[in-house]
Amino acid sequence: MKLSTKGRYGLRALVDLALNCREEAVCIQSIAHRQNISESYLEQLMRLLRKAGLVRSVRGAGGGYQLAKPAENISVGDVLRALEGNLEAVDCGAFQKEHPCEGADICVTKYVWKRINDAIRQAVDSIMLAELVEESRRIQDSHQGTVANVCSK
Amino acid sequence: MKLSTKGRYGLRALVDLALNCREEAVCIQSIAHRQNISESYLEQLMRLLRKAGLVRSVRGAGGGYQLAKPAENISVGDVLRALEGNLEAVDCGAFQKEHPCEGADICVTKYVWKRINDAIRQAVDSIMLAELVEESRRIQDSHQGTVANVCSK
DNA sequence: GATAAATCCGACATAAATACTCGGGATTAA
DNA sequence: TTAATCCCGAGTATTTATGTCGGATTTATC
Repeated sequence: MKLSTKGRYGLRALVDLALNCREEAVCIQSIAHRQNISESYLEQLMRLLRKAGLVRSVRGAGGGYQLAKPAENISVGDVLRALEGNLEAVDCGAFQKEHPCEGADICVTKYVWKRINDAIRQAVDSIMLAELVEESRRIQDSHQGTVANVCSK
Repeated sequence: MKLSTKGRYGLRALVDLALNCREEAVCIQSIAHRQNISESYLEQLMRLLRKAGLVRSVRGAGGGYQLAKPAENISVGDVLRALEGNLEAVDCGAFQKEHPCEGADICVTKYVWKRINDAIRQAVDSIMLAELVEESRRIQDSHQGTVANVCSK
């Protein structure tokens, strides 16, 4: 019942990207360095984010990544789902029409799983990347000159 | 980001126990059979539930398990935490006084983790075992004579 | 055109967690 | 005494998580 490093690192990386992008693309190396994440691993994560259409890449020297759309339009849920797959705590098909789980009609725990899944979805979809970026800028301003943004979670 | 079989099976087992207990204790074999869970695995799960004080055991022939307190006083959160450990999606100590995570003061993802953790906690702690039992009885009444309560999730 | 800086891609490696299984000991009703 | 139970720790197979690596491709710059 834990978010993996993909989700944790990936979200931090995307906040970092949003924070450090001006016109040019931001390269993996610089994000990896600031966020203390291995370059090759981060490469994988960016691949996932690109496939999900959240960032676009610029190849070749001087290349890197940019947000594919404004941070206002990217939810934390978008990011985490791109990295982790669906965020359901239990993949219970009881409420789908396609392939409902065997015995779903006499199962009561499905109500529990649904409540948990809904709660998670509501939480992650109601936070936009832009809010994190904004908050991050506020914090950076008040910590002028302090150490880089490193957090293991 | 998935609940393991411990949580899933264990909650079903506990609903089953609550549903099938009269005066006597209910043995693992019967729960395992009705719920289609391996006996030896279920034994492990019941051990965890007992250590958490949610069930009590009666040893010897004719023994088994009983709820240690009324189903009204057992939340789904109690059950899942007994089986899975804490249910935090991210073990981020940023909001604790003890051992706060390095760099917590300049970390923004901590707000995300907190919202997710709170959402999960709220969801699981607001559902009581008694509600599941009640709902289960209602369903069983309307499915008179149908197959046993088997669901893989 | 050569070079260097980047992304891109798939495959591999290791470690950790999950999901069980098993054998034997302890307790107790009949 | 026997059989039905729970109790407990250890072991095992499988899957998932967490990276690493080598090389291909693209592109700005000299």
